[in-house]
Amino acid sequence: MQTPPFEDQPCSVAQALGEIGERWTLLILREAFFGMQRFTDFQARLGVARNILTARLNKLVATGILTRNVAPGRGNPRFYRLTEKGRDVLPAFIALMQWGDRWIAGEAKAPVRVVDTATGEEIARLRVCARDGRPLVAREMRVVPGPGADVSIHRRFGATASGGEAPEAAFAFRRG
Amino acid sequence: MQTPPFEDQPCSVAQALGEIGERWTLLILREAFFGMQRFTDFQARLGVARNILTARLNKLVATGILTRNVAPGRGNPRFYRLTEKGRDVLPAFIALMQWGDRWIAGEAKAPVRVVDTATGEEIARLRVCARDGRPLVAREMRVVPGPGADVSIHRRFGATASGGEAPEAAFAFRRG
DNA sequence: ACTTTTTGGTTGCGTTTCGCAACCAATCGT
DNA sequence: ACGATTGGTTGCGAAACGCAACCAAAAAGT
Repeated sequence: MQTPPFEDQPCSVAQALGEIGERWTLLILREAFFGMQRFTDFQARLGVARNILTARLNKLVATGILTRNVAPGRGNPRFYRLTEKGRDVLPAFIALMQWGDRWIAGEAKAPVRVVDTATGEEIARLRVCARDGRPLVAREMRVVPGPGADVSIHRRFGATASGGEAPEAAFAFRRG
Repeated sequence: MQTPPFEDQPCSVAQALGEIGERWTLLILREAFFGMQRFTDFQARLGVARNILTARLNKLVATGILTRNVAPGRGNPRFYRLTEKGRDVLPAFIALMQWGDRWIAGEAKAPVRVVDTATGEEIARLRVCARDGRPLVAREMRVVPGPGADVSIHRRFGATASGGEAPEAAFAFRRG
């Protein structure tokens, strides 16, 4: 899923998709979140073709999202485990799950619930918040160049000092 | 990116990926978040092939993530706009962006920052929290069957009343 | 030692999707 | 009427995917 373009876009979402956006990859990580570690387990749970699974696992190891360890045993089974980088996909994963629950399955028909072990209550919906914890709606956010912004980003999102506001206010969804 | 399998999995992430997991789709939504509305704008910003863009936009309209409106003007320009369902992708989008910022670009080299317009401060990192707002780490969460769980989900995540715990505690990352 | 099983692949091949460039139709401005 | 603009569609070669068969290493079984 990455022939030439869009890996090199100055956008962390594009780069994230380059690492975990291919078909099956996020579902492999789902199984890893659920405790699966072995090639055979992933294959049986997902029904993914073996050559594809091999390619995905190799890439996930190469990008530092999983580690591979060989253990003694019948055919030297490999154990794939999440790294810190891999575990940190969880918020994005859960955000996606909550979106699917809400807009596809319907919340009343969610296949699984993630609950707080301490209370048994379902976890909260992930929200975008200010640093002080205030929930924010899209209209209250703005996109500005970051420390790694290139010229194109500055042109697009930079404070247009020379007269006027940015042409398109990011995250300010207009309705009419 | 959806020949036969994995759309029908009883998993909201799988279903979400079926709608927005194809190549380019999330980047089209990015441009929509940034205010783009027209076919030509998406095409120019992304560099995506026109036939692909057409297919993606049609699907996004069909799944209720975008709306298409024709306006008077030179060639009857179409305006693609986010629906509520589409706007609600933003948390997942930002979670993915923050992951990319942290683990690929490096936080000191993030291409863009999303700031709270009121304070100018960067927004908080998205976290998984309990309903009372307590931040949760993976070890403190558990996956249990939801209201729409089928037999396979119950077998996998159901409380094993008949002796013993669930064989693999989801989200309890083991290290050794 | 020899065979069998398990594990985790690899290889070939047909199908689908992607990417590119050329072509096209409707509409509005002039 | 004419030409520019918009938003496509079509055809074709390249890449990715999906399936099934084949394979090699290593440990268990005998």
